Amino acid sequence: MNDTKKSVVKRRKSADIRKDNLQLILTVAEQRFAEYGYNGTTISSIAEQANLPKSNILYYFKTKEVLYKEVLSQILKIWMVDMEEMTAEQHPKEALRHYILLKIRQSKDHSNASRIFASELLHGAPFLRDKLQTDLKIQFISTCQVIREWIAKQWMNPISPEHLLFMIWSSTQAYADYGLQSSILMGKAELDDDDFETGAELITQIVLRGCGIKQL
Amino acid sequence: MNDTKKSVVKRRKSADIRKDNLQLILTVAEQRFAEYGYNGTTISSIAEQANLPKSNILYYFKTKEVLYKEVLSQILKIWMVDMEEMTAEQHPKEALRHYILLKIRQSKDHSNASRIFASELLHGAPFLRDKLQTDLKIQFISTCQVIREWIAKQWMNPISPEHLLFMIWSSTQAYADYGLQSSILMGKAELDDDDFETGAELITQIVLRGCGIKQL
DNA sequence: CAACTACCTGACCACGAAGTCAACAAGTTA
DNA sequence: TAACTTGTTGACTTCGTGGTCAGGTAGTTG
Repeated sequence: MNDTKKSVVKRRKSADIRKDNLQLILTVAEQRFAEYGYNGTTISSIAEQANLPKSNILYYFKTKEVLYKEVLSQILKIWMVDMEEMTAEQHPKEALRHYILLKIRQSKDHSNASRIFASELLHGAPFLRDKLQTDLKIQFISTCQVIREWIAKQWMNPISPEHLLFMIWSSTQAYADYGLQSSILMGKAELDDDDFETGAELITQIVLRGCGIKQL
Repeated sequence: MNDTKKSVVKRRKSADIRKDNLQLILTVAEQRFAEYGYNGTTISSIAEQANLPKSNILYYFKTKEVLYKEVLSQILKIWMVDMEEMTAEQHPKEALRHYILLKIRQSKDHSNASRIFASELLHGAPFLRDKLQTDLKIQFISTCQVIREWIAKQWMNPISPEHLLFMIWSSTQAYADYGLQSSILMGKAELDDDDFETGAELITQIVLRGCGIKQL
């Protein structure tokens, strides 16, 4: 038993080494980029936190920019995936409630990714612009259409789907972006599970009522 | 006429020179910091855009950090000022509507300041933490109290004042922070006045209805 | 086990950015 | 106008950072 484990640890296959190191570097890089932004993050600091020499980072990722883009590329997927679930057949009561919950969870569980995404947008999305214009836009238009159908079915009041989505995005996203501010104002070290839950519940209530969606 | 103007231009008093240059530098710096963040902004680039030699910037602001803090110090004030207007005597219908409108206007008219503020929070508020813990927190608590009194008077449903404020902040703030994303998704170069107005109206409607505040 | 490939890393380089400085110019004041 | 303060600037220094490279070691494969 012990032997097997030891040999596994000591003699790793090249493929494993590669996989592990890539993963490690990406994880650490995500943390640093979220905390300090692209320009505020040095390769050395990533190396240090990953316990690898700087050259090793550069061995796996030719440049800092390549590494950053790699980190980013996962993020948009995460960010978009929940939106697909909403369909015109569902009742907005369930669909929106569910979506808001997922979004808040994302802010909690993928806080770093969320913050990198936010920072990217804040500074003009230099690396993400193309993807926004294509992938996200398609999804956005389609989801707006879903909301329009809900309105047509009189399941909710006639309001701008675009601005409604912006409102849901920003208020859920805030639990990642401004979590620190919130916790400071509420006098705690950081937001706890209850805060995320209360937030989700409040946003859901306000959005549903606000859109004139019957609740029972 | 021409003479007077010329002499004014040619022979400026020291005090004026100082005031003008400080203002110019601060304005340009705000733009750059908003666009590229603290680390992404170089003194040279500020100098270039202000049409001044780099040394001249350093003459007025000893270090980059001093300059940045100076820019920041104005921002929190701007950010807080509108909150003070809400009082327990006002009806939330008017008070919240007014507040949301002001906040959206702020996102439009002080977009750079808003974005710097957001970026600062996103990265852990290294320079702003103290002020948050004191000034903003006091105002925050007091405004939460106002909302609690509205609830006591049954002018609105019982909901968490803290999370309600977070929601209003984030959804209005978004028109500055994520204005670019929004415009891309809506297929325009940038948000126009109508978008800001529609946004303000939608947020107001949803918040008022969502809080169970009678409208008429 | 030999030849090969993939992984690893310290030493090094080039560059750009923050900040200093000394000399000068322009306004101020007695 | 002389002495002084305030503003202006290019040349320079220092330092951190991204990125290269050559020479290694560890796994792989015939």
